[in-house]
Amino acid sequence: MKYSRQRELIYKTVMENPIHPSADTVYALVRKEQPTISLGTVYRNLNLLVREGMLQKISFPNVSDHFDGRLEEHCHILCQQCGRVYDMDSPRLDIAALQKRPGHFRITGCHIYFTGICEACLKHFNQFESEDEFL
Amino acid sequence: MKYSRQRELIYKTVMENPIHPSADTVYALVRKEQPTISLGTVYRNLNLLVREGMLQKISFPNVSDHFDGRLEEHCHILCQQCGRVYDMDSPRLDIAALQKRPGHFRITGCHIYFTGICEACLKHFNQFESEDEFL
DNA sequence: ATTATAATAATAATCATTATTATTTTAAAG
DNA sequence: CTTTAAAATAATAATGATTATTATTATAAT
Repeated sequence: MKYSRQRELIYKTVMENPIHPSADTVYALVRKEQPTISLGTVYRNLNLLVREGMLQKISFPNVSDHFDGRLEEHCHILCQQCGRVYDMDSPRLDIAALQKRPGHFRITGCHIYFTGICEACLKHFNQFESEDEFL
Repeated sequence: MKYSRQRELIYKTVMENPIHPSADTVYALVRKEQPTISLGTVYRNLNLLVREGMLQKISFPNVSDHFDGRLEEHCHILCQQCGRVYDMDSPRLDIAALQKRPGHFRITGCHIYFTGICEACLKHFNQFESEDEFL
């Protein structure tokens, strides 16, 4: 893997942001420092970094994927009002004790997603804000 | 909500299939009984049934959404080999005890997704099969 | 400095999903 | 039974997110 300024910026952007940005948001943020970067480069590098195990990809229904630089086991919660994704500490899960359905599965990952309304949105004044506020 | 043969077929198809079919798979299955049905009708009705609480939508990274007619709390596991989605019984989760991150969240849902390799794929002979086998 | 490799920007293409619209079904009222 | 209004459909176009292509540029090893 050869160095590139673009990849470094993309990685730094995801690591330093608390919002688990979507590819689009990463694009908007990185463009401030590197206005010529292209969206394809953002997608390619995000996926590359996920494949290399340096980031993880988060999928919720009906919203585009988000990216997270925190690698330890933890969960995420999507605010249904503003669409932001937050971290949550993991509940204790006894995976060994899980009853599996169709025979034997080799489990390779566990992802716990919550949905809800975040504190900001509960506080009535920010009903319709979104990730954009972080740009 | 007015009756339609198409919606009944779509609903029956999801309910009777153990594979949590994607919209595309529902389309292929329903077309056998109603060859003139259109893909838009399938999407519209699946989403309608989700909104009405009769089905749930399942999202994993990198694969299209799947639909499930089983409504009680349970988890899902995606086979990374064949792409099928299976049911799993829920591990016990003490949601009340969860430490929340940014202040107070109103939690409205919890979705636990596993990834792994299913029994069929572990048995070496079906490395590359997919949902299509169920059509 | 030269050169092979990998990465990029720009753009086109794809895939999943949603919207539009003219036509057909449904079901309720006369 | 017809008539009629509302809702649903099929067909198709449009959108949005993501991936692929390609010619050019940057990286890093020789």
